[in-house]
Amino acid sequence: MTNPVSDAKQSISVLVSAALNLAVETGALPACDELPPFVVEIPADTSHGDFATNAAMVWARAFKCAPRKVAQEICANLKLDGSGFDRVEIAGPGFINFFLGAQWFADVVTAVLSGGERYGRTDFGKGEKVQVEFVSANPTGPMHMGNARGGAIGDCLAAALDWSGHEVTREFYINDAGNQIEKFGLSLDARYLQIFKGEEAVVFPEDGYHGEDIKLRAQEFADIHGDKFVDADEAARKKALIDFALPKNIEKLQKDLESYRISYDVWFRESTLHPDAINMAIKAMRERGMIYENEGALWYKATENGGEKDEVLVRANGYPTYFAADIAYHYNKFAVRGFDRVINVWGADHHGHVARLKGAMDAVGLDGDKLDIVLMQLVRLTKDGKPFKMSKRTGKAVSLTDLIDEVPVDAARFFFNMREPNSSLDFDLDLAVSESSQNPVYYVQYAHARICSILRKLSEEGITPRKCTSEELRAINTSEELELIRRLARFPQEIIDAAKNYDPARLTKYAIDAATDFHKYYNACRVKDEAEPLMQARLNLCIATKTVLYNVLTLLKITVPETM
RNA sequence: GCGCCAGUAGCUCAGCCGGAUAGAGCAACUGCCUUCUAAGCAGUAGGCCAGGGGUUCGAGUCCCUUCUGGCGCGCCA
Repeated sequence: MTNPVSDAKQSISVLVSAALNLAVETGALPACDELPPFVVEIPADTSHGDFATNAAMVWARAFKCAPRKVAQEICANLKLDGSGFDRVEIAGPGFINFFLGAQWFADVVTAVLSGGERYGRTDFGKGEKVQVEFVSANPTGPMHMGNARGGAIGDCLAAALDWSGHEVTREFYINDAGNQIEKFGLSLDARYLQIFKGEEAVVFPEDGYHGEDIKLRAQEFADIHGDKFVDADEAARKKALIDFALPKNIEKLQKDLESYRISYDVWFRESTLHPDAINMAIKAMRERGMIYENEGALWYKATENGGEKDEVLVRANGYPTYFAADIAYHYNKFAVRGFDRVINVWGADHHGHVARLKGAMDAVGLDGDKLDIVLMQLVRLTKDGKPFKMSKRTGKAVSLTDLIDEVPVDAARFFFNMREPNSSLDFDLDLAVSESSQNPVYYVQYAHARICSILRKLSEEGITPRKCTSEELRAINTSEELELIRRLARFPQEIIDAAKNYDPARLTKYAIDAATDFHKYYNACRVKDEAEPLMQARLNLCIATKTVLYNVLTLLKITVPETM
């Protein structure tokens, strides 16, 4: 549960506040009622210290005193004994830079080693019950690249939340009801009839699903039942087709996601909301005066919750809209299942739905602010240097299955998490397929394999790692070593930041940075053949690095090879 | 037309509630393997942070505006 970065920042805050009080007491600085908050940050350049604070600069105005002068008074009153910091210096316009002592670095290595597979975990979230709903692809066809990205992002975001002390539920919402299932049935029906009557004789519905998978399902159905449904009642035929194809499609979704290393805690079926839960949600809205009727349809006064226009909940034909079901679904998440917070990962093309759904939560008497939507820009797929259009309708979509047939799951999961969700992603199929060895994921895995190799080589010589004393660990002092240890120290906070900002891309970036720091260390320092105490200290650092690389890759559900 | 998101090196992107000299990878060029994995490391080169205003000690970061690109504005989901 250690978090060296957060601890150090906290400690500096306390030190600076104490120094401020002392300076005011002695009259070195004037007393002020309200002082603006200061920040402690990690400077980009380590020559500016391990940590730095802008306290003197933000306080300068209140004290009517030059920033550097304020900094001098603060520093004069700092009590660094036992703080882990060796020294401070005043720099630039008035920064106070803090330099860590050797003991701190030794302690980080010890903390990583004793944390082991749990190093990186914190209780930051304090057990908050958070649900992450992601992918939720329509079971009417195969998953596309957007689903693939959403899967990688959602799963890793959920992992970051888990590691940072939240109680996480991963959920998939199965749209197994409503209009799209109706269209699914019509499409299957047309394909089925086409098998026996010919393609020209049966008109395929304009807005139907044109994918090959529909033809395939119709054919499978025909293989079993022959033409006995051709002359049957249309409704009965459609129902038979849906009852046959839908479970197969859902099973395929589950299988595909499993091979993509995503396992859900809950598979929630939209059909279970019809009609009771939907009616209950509408009732809740009606009781708050948010419902009215017009032209035979039931409307929700969305304009009263910030919407641009009112929304239909029940169509004139009596069928509820997708929106009505979605309100009922989210009502269920909060009111029935009691999640403290709900995060949905959606494609950016759904952004118009965000404010609407949040507003609707308020309309049913819940709190829309507890619903967060991670909008994910869609994936731009390219092949041969040209855009490769993906569409369920054209039937030429590159599906998630196609993708992981060609690209290793490791690479796909890592690649989709290399950019923050709200930034569009170019996925070069050729690069991912043919030059996968250039993928950064291998760079990270290679660092781990290198460490394992060192351990193997030493083991062949009968050398086994042992616990080092603080004294021995303090002998680690080259700039490459200290840089690496700083990186290891940041891991828990990186996970927290990824969870806080809903941005798992921070973790792939961290993994790359950690690998870089190790590769630099590897080139600068030898482990084998050094004097025993130093060799063991470096071995400890190697194992600590291995631990962090293992943890970050495991969190991302990427394999951690021992040889490459 | 209105709304959301974006615009940083040739390409793809980082840049941590405003901080110090704007970073990394790929591509280009130059070096480093008889010693723990060269899938690596070191170095060179590459910039009007889209343009213009403003806020302040200080702006890639905040505000206004213009331009460019992506997406959305259904009794679709």
